[in-house]
Amino acid sequence: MALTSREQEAVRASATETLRCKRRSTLRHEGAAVQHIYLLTEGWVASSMTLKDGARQFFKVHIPGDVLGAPSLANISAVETLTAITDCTVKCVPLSRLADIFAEHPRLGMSLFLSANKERVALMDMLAAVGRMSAVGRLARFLIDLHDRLLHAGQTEAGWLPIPMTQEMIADLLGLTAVHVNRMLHELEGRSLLRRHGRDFILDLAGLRALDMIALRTYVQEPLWLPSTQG
Amino acid sequence: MALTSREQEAVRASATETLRCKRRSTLRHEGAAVQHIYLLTEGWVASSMTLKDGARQFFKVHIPGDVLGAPSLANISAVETLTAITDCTVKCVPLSRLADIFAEHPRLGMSLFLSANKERVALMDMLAAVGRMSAVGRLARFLIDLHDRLLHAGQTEAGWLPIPMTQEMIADLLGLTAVHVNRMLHELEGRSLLRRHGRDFILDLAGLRALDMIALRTYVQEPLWLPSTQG
DNA sequence: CGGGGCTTTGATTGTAGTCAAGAAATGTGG
DNA sequence: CCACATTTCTTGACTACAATCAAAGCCCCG
Repeated sequence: MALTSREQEAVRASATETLRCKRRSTLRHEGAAVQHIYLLTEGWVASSMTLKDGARQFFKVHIPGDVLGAPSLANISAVETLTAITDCTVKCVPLSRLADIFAEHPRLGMSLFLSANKERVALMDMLAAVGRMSAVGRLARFLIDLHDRLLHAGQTEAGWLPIPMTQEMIADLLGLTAVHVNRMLHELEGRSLLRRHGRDFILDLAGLRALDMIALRTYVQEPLWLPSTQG
Repeated sequence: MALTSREQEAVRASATETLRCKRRSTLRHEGAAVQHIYLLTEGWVASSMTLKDGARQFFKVHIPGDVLGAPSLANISAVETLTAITDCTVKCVPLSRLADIFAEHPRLGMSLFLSANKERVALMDMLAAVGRMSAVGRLARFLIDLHDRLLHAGQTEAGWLPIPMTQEMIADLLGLTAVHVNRMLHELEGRSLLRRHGRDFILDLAGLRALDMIALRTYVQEPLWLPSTQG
């Protein structure tokens, strides 16, 4: 949803610090104290969790514009680890500023609430995919989803998808093993739904989309029930 | 977090309608227009999604006190189906009231935001369980989680868990088949971690908890960064 | 040009899915 | 309250998708 210039200014002002992170470094480790939420401005970051037996589950590949770290807001210690997939830049917003935002910019508060709920839908879709779709299907879905988000953010061209991730990371995102991800990639290539040049992928969008069993999501631009932008 | 009496009053006042639902009836079907969020006051409700191939994935078993339908707030049409597991009662809050809440009761807005984020953590835990835990582990985790939530809500006694669900529903929640859920239930019984009387379960809490690979979550009661209850 | 991480491939295993049928429980109408 | 119909549960036999184990090749990167 569109923000007023006053609201945009409030967002800018709320960040106290800009952090640069090297590829593969950890921005915040699970278990750490929850002190900020982050706004990703450059590069990619993955959020993940490690189980007691050492297994790892990634939740999302975040791209510029995404808010990071919000899920842990109500927790005593952070639930997710934030790892830089590429070199990246984030703005840190201390929790104390959050209360100000809700008090002084109700529409901004609502927009945070709405975006948290969009992320819930993304997690629900992921859960449905991991719980109920085949390995190829999940992989196809991952490629399409990331591609579409990058395209929407103007970070790539249609059909073109660079993935600076190892196959093991993709496996930990989809609930598979690295070996099986490798086989499914070859499977998609065999069906001509995919061509690879190193870690750059060329996608047959329509073909891959046909493998996705989950409905496309459409979001309201400017919810009717919101007070007008004048507010 | 604790609400002021003024805030509690605002919550009460925002519900326009009270709905009663029969067991197995659908409160809201996915694809329907998004017009309300709901407050569950009595009975159990499950949220789920149906894939294009007809497969079903449940996301959560909701108990009294839970907010329903919020994930779809930013969507044009509802993402999740809400199905009554038992006869139940919900209060409907029309979307127009939401803006008022954020404008007039910033702390209430924040509390909605925090609760959405807690639900994100619950979904992340579910995703990690389905993606990275064995079938027995997932089943044990489900039993413990539901038990603990009911206990916390004063709806059951320690070790005692009534589940008015078919094994097929449990399967659709855990990403398994009904047949395999049945086998895993017998497996747990064989290990004396569980006894059953129809759909009432008696749990060996410690034993089941040991099978859960996901960390216990601890939530802040009254976040320090929130303005005081005076506000 | 050497080495470590990443990818690829093959062989084998195992967990969970599928199919099917009978038993038990639940629900319904008389 | 009983008889019948329909779900739901249970069990067995078989299948298959994905995991595991292992080794070789590739490709950056220093």
